[in-house]
Amino acid sequence: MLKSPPRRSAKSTRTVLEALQMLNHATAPEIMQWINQSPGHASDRKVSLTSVYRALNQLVDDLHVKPLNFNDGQIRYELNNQRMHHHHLVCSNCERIQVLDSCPFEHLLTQLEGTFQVHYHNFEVFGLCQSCLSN
Amino acid sequence: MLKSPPRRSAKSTRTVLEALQMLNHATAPEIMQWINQSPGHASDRKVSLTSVYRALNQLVDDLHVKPLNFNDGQIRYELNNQRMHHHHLVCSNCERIQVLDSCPFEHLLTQLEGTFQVHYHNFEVFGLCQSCLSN
DNA sequence: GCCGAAATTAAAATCATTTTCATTTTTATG
DNA sequence: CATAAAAATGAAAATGATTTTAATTTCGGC
Repeated sequence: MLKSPPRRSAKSTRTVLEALQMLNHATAPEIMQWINQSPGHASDRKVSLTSVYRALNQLVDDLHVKPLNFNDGQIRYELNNQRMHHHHLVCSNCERIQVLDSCPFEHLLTQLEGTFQVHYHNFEVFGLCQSCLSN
Repeated sequence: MLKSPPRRSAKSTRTVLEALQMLNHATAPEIMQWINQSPGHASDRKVSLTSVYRALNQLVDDLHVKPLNFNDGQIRYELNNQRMHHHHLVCSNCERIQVLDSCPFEHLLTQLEGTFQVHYHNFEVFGLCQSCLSN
């Protein structure tokens, strides 16, 4: 018979996914904090930063999560989810993030067909936000 | 009289720019190597990695260069140049890069006008390339 | 040639992320 | 339930890219 596929779905992985449903473009430490502070679920929580990193790598490999880069020296993570697909405007001055609902990618999908199997894509715009422009 | 503007345009900065005209999506160490090996210009070359990093930060601040991220743990750099504008397809398996000449950004520019002053944008597509799909 | 500002560098520091490894938890099975 | 093997976990150490520091060198103008 076939080797049963390695089953893998650690508790920490599920908890990190849970966190990512609440957090936008979060870093690993932020995710850990959210998990460990998250009241209500009380004591069976608490995860180490190591586990969070491990879970995130797993989730990225499995294409459930995608890493983002805002050029701030940290990796940020977000659900790789068609339903809530969006992109980011990153202000170089105040570092505030604006969410961009439109996705310029649709047009390309068809062009790429057969050439490249897309797992995820990142589109980040860097510049100055309105409020930094006026001040 | 007016203070003469700080003159700043170190040799290393110019040399790094020169290197970036030859190299695509290069890392700082790669740029240093290119500079220091570059024959012909012989002995007045040789730059330290420190200088390369400093020059790159300068150039990014001045919007002459933009940092790229291929999710490989290093920052890569490229000229921020309208004339040779392009994007990247990054294969998660073989890590080879394909250049994507079309830019899906044009449509958005108009939408953003007045909202956000764009300095540069990154658009990277991650997935599997043709050859990794067939093998 | 001398002076001071700016540029350069080597070495040390930083800091996010990964690895190691010993321990604990979960799972499969009798 | 008992048990053993496998997987998950976390603390501490290691890694590695980038930045900072502090000391030295280069260079333009006098």
